[in-house]
Amino acid sequence: MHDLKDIRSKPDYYKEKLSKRNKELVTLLEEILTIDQKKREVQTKADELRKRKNEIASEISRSKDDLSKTETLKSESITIGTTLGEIEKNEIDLTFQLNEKAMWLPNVPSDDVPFGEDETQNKEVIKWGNPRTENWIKPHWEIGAKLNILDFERGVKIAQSRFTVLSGMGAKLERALMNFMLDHASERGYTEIFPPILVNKEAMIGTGQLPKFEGDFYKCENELLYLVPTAEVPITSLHKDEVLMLDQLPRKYCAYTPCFRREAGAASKDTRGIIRQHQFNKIELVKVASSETSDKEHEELTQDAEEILRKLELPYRKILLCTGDIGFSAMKCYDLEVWFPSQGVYREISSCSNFGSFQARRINIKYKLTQKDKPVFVHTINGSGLAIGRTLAAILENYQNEDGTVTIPKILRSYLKNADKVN
RNA sequence: GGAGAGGUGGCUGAGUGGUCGAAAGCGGCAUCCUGCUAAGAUGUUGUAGGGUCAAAAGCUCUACCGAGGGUUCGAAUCCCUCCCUCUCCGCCA
Repeated sequence: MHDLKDIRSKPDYYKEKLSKRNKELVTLLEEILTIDQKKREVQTKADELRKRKNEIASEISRSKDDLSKTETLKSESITIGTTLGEIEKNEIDLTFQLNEKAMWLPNVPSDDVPFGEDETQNKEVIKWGNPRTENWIKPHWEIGAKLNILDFERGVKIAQSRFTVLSGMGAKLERALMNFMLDHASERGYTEIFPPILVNKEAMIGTGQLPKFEGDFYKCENELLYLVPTAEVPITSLHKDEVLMLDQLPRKYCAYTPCFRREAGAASKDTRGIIRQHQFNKIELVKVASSETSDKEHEELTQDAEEILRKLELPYRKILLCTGDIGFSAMKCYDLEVWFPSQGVYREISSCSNFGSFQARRINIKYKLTQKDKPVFVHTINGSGLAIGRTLAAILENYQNEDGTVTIPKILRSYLKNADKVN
């Protein structure tokens, strides 16, 4: 959500920035400005009428004994009321339209985000590790099934496709990864949170999931609650409607939650394996920062996530997303992609974004320097640290041995009673 | 699930149809005072939107007493619907 006043004062800036994402957004912006203009006119008119009505009401109370005057005033008020009713209907309608449209306006990209139309024009920042290329390496779903740690058939039996059962060392590895990543984040000063996994609609709107992506999420039938698609939603909402003091910033949080996504529209993508599941586990890193430091905090958060891949010794690359590929709410975003030797590709395992004040304006989180300062919106930042299912899949491939066993990454062994191999 | 109570400004808490955006206290801010670990005095003190203005300040208008409707010239106050919180009972991991 943008500040309408700001858009009004420099429409060309917004047009230029938004057109870098998508040219059609310029049309949307122009529509918004037109409606805004009309709405303000109507509001002014309505305010005037309300003012007169208020005047009449107090005149009546002041001269109650003058019956004929009172009657005249009453009828004037009733006449105004009729006109006002029409105008108010219009006002409400325009306000609704305005909000509706403004909700669909994505964030403007930062100046240092490269221009590009789609993911092919993203920019590689760094590449780390030595990717394995042996052609005997099997995809994770084959090795996982063979080792009896990934059970796809039973996942479908219990739920439906894109649900998988982890068993034995699979389940233990998942849990070890969870603990390892949370410990890593805690060491770096993130406060661990275990939030509700069902959230209300306001939280979903606040972080930008709704209204644009309705249909991507699981919604309860009898309550207006959603299963979280990411811990970003509850964690960023922790400070909803709060004013924080500058010296309390940045706030750093980490959280484990399962994540639920309907993956509508991903019908033929990643149908095998555990890359794209309806339910997956993830550790999320979230920061609430001041506008002065958000850029630095974003870089550091990304590095905190990268460090996990380095500790696990998984080859990865860091991508700076271009204007056409950046997420709806983000102004700048790095993706971390881990190497999958069986397919010979890097796949996204973390997405670290700076949202500027975009989410904060929706959620209403502000900060101020001292008690007498006027509060301003915070900046929010988040990133996966990391998606656990994909990390497990990456381990099964990158740590695979020719005899069909999988070596356990050194950093995880202390979480697994020093086991060094899955066989 | 059953029974009851309640939702008012940063907080506590008055206010049951007319200068109520809302008493009072606390807190915050500003100034003053006093040499004694701190207190006192006075003033000030919400949010959002609009208009005016080059802009800021200022001035001004409107809205907001859980949300949405209704009654009325006029609603924090009356009526209806919904949401939420708390207490007790029951049930349950």
